[in-house]
Amino acid sequence: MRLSNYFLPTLKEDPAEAQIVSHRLMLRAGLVKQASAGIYSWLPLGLKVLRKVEQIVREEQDSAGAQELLMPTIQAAELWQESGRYDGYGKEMLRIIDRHDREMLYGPTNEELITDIFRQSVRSYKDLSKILYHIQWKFRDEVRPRFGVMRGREFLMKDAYSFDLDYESARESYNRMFVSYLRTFARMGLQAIPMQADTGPIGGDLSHEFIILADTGESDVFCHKDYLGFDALAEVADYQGDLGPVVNKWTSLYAATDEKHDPGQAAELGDNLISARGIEVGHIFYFGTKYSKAMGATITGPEGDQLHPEMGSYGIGVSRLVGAIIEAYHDDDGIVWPDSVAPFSVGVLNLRTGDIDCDNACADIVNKLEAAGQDVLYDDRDERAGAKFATMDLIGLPWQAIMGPRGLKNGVIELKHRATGEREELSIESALSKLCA
RNA sequence: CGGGGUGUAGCGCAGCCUGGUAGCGCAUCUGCUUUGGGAGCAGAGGGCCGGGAGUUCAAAUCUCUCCACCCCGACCA
Repeated sequence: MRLSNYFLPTLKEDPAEAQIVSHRLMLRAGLVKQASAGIYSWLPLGLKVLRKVEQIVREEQDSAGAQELLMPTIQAAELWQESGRYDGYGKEMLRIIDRHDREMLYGPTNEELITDIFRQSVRSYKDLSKILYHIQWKFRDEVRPRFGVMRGREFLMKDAYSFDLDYESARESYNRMFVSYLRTFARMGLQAIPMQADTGPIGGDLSHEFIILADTGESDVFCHKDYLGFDALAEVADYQGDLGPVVNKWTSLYAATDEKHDPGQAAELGDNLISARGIEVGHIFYFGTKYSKAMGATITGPEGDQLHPEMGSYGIGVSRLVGAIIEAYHDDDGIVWPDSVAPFSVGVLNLRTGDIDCDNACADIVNKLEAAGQDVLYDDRDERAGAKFATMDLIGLPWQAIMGPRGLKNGVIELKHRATGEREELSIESALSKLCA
């Protein structure tokens, strides 16, 4: 992609409304644009990142045996009246009246809809267990949206729902999601800590929040410091096998959100206790038959009896993750994307656009990189070198190939690694092989 | 929902107290010079001063009102 032709409206100065670093950088790097309070447009560069995050979530859901579907954003009020939540949910739910005076709503979550789909389609215990998920926009009319995409009113969420015959089987579904969450966040470079959590209005008695420690987090959290050394990707994720040991390991140490915090128990940790702020990036619940009972979802069991399936629900804030990743990966110059979610893998900087040799050398390396499957952003703008360095640092691509007449005269270009700041001069060939490694 | 604050050019802001032809920096456009860390000079374009109502000879400025946005708290899959 040529930057001269790319829609990338970056800002030199900090927008006044953005208080936390991820919000500032998302606006400055041209990732998003605010449409109303808590509602954002995703611009091309931001959308690329959002899609990458989404894809990692999808791959890990699929590996764990969950199946993707897509439910609508707009739902009929009847289902919510059935579950009893239509009145209970309050003003956070955006209610809509259609032309036939029928009450509709913009879904804040999808338990009712998925339970309706399930009850109409599944009759036998032989069809269980099932985990269904979708990645869809949600709307919650928050009293006070803030921090950019971290607490938006409209946000992209992955929500999964499990249906099982009995408690033991439901626990296995819970464990699958638990492990897949560990892997999902780790693949994005995030150290997410599963913490005992309150179940809130969803109900149920088993719940974990996945928390990223960050000063700008909205929750007060407490955990054993050894969690910081845990490596989720080192865990073998064989979803056919027993996941109990992995879950046990990750829940063996103290970790709790504010609501579940037990000061007495925490005090026993002594110096090992971390008391910090955290960003909630995922939340999983087991809630038994709460919805299947309320909505009359039944299946025929092995004995021919009618049973309500045991359910759980599992959410990941996809759009929030983009902000959370930036909170974890940035420096004074801008964003520092982890490779797995970077919008482009390499930025090529032409330091002297208009110089034939320089233009040709850049075009050549861009072609070769793209032929090798790299996603390249080529800064061919008619700008001075300084502006190109600043832009590239701001948008945080993992690698910068810096090409100017000075180096090319000697047959070398400069490779800069954004995360470490290390630069080295290499021949074009060695630079190519390093970037494509 | 309680408390506080801000709306003036695409972005960041001054002007408001004390009413009198709307300004600065960046960005944009043109020209020349420059060219390895957000260039210099010269010129140009761009504003219902958030909306409405009022006071006044005269309102960005004073009054009332509505709206939007931000911050603190409460709330929050």
